[in-house]
Amino acid sequence: MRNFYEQVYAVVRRIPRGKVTSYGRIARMLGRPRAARAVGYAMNALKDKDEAYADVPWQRVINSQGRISIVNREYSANRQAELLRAEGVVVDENLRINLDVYLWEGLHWVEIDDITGG
DNA sequence: ACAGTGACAACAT
DNA sequence: TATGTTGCCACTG
Repeated sequence: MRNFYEQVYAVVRRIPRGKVTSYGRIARMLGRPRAARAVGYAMNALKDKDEAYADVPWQRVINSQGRISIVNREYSANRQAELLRAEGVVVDENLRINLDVYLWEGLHWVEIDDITGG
């Protein structure tokens, strides 16, 4: 459903500054454990959105291995690394992030229900 | 309706 | 570790 993107954005907006999560974890939070690729696609679609989506902290979404996925795009991997460092996240020269330190715990079911509509 | 497209993830080398 | 393969799914034209 088209609404899936909106649900993804709602979750991403809840990721606190200085924390990160993965595409797959967001998919699981929304009850679609195998929709990780679609989450990545939703992030990519942000570049075509208006200023109403400027508050979505896309830089806080990385892959399950704790690495920045994007390369050579409008929202470049380097820009993602800079934004994360600006909020205190240590990103090494290989674009790796220590999930033991920076992984976001995620939302509780009540908050998920609020996003998915019940 | 349908095939193509990824900012994924799990698993196998 | 680092690649390569395979399964996935929402969205698009």
